[in-house]
Amino acid sequence: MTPDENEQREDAAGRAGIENLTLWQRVHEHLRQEILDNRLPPGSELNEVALSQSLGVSRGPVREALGRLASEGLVTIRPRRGAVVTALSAQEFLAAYQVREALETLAIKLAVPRLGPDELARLQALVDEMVALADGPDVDAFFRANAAFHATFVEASGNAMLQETMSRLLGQMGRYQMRSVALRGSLRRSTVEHKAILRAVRAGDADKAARLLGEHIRIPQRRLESAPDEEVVVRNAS
Amino acid sequence: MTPDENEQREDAAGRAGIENLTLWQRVHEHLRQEILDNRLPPGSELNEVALSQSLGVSRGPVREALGRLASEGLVTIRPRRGAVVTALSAQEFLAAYQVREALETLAIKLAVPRLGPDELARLQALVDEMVALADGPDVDAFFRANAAFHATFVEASGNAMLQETMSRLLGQMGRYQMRSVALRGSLRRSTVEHKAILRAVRAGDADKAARLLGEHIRIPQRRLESAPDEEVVVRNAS
DNA sequence: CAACTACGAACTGTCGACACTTGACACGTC
DNA sequence: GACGTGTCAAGTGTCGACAGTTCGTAGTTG
Repeated sequence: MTPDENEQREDAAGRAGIENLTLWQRVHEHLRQEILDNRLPPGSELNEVALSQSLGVSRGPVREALGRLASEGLVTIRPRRGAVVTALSAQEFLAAYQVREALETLAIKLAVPRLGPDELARLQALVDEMVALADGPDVDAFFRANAAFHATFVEASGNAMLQETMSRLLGQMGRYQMRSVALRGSLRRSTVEHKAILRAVRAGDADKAARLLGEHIRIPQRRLESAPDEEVVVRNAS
Repeated sequence: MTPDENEQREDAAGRAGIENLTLWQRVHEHLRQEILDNRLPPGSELNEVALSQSLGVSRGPVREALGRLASEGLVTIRPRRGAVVTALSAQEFLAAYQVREALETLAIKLAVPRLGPDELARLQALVDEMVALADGPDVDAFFRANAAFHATFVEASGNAMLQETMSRLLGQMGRYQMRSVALRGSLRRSTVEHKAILRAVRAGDADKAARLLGEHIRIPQRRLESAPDEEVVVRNAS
């Protein structure tokens, strides 16, 4: 009502810095994080007026942000019926894994000849970190290191289109994670594979690295094929 | 792809109904076609008010449509400075080709075991059509048949995520085409490769088909690498 | 004559309001 | 009691308007 108030709200994820982002960009980022952190689990209905009131903006930016999220695949807009956080079926998730394998093997092939000492050191550090975390309680930290390991190749590929495509894909996949199925053993096995991949990378054998990476990615994929739908669950249910 | 108008709905439910499209969806489709047909060449500045007046709608739907186009990569929005039709540099185009190769080889690997008599007949018909068109004047028809040939594998892959990713990629690449560099000879050579691919597909040899397809896609890629930037030109520049 | 500054036009970002569609509930009929 | 119809609230789709910013231009000054 009163247009004079121009409050700068500090959200939980509020980072410092006077970013010159437009309003709908901030709303977009906010909702994106909420979805990726599973505070808005798949299936949640997103009400425009409720969101705009909750965020202290008008419906315009909210609408625009929802539109962007929709074309990123994070929400689904049913015309005149509102937006819903997209839920991936087990089948779609498996399909995404296949695409991911193709993209990541391409990434590592492109990246191997371009990796410098810095990147190699970073990869080694991440592998060491995962080794240390594999037996610990902080599974989330392990996943972060794992994601960073994989992301390094994509970034080093020097292919912007690949980076963007992967980013979009991971945005849709990142919210899900396999549970139950013997996570611990899987983690340790994962580190062994990471070591082998890094060895091939150091040797400059791009094809071997790509083959190893492909098999590495195919493991949860295979497990998924033989698992019922219920095995695909959200990660941070908190 | 039939050049029909805005009567398509991207609903997976696939119920053919009355055109219940919202305004911004029609604007989105319209602009998308304008860009893909190169009536809005890369670099064109898109003025919101001009567009809204030209299309007879208010700025709201136009804005929303531009937002969607932006996250599809077809236009770039410079904050507070308006939207521009995205222009791909030769380098970015090459990067896109690499991604395309990875995705299409995945597609054909997935598709080969799933192809039925109908699809095989369709592929054969398209190859025949390309053979007939290779020496003719209608280069555009050849490109359409070629695109349909490649699209068949993606559709038959049964992987929705792959279809969507490819569609997005082609949306960005489709506007460009190589010119000048001995198009005619290239066309005939292309048909030979298509025949070889189809032969491997018929034999059920998915790996061989994928290898051939990869090499097939890599040819313009290689030519692009050794060509100056000016070789990447818009297709329907008329 | 060049460069810096100030002004103005044009355009985007944002807002509040109105119209239409959708789904649900209650009422009446067979 | 089940089914069809009419009404109502909720919510999205769309619009016009205002404000802030950016770019271009003219004027001034060294």
